[in-house]
Amino acid sequence: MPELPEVETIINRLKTGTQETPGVKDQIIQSVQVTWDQIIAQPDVNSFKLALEGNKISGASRRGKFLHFPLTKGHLIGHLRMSGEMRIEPVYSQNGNLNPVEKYDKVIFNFNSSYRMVFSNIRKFGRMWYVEDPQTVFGTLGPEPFDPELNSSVFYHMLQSRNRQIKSLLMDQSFLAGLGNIYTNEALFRSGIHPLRKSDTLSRNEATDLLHAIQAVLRQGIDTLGASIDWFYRGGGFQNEFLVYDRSGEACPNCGRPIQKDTVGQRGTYFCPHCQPIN
DNA sequence: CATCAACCCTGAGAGC
DNA sequence: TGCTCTCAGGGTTGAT
Repeated sequence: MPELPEVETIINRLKTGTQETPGVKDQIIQSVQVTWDQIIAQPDVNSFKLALEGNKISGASRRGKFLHFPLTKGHLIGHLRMSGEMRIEPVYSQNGNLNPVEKYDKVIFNFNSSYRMVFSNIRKFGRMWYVEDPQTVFGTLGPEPFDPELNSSVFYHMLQSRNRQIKSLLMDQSFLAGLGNIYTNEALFRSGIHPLRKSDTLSRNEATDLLHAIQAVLRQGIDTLGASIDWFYRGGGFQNEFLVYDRSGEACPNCGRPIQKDTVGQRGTYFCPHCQPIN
């Protein structure tokens, strides 16, 4: 994580601003500072700065787990990966001193207002792009979980067309965009499906239940402003509503038997062997 | 096509 | 208190 609900929360805040800070819309980028070159995925750092300086941000939206900022010319795209945040803050404190760049701040966009947008990333896994066409980054992504065209019939056929462990498939962004480990574990539990089931063995009813569980758990995450299980993102409440994630050995909220933890696709996987039978 | 290991990184938490 | 060790996480890459 951050997964879809956390990114959605961040985007919403960037769009509307806060009591202390404005939103990003119509902010003009005056200068760009990069403190860790590898954060810039495309193009090279100098071209990235050159393309952005003087450019105006025309909005903010989310695609999968990506942050998308359309500009007057071209597009700025970011991915927080493990431990990132994107925030807007005043350049100067109230007593007129320059607010220092923090230890983990990797890319700083100085606006020609008195604010700046900061891409912070503890583990340096996050990435940013400047591209003419957003499809060069988004092109391989699967559908959005809330896409109205993604109905249970379409989802069933998507599952039928592959023969993969359902947990790994759901986390594959080219299959479906936005799910990470937390919400995948929760959605599988809530639909009673074992993480190791092969995707093409799910029945139509199971596919329907799974899609609805995915949408419900993501909605719940968005409504609670995301999960704050780590030090990089605070303010969310979904961590209090986990039914299985990070609860190995605890009682299943459904049947009371202990929740089990396994590794599936190199990821910690939490489930109830009784409520999610392998069949 | 599916699976898996390694890699990129840092801080938290456990064990000593 | 402070050291060392393991682990977590999203996504890419390369091997099988």
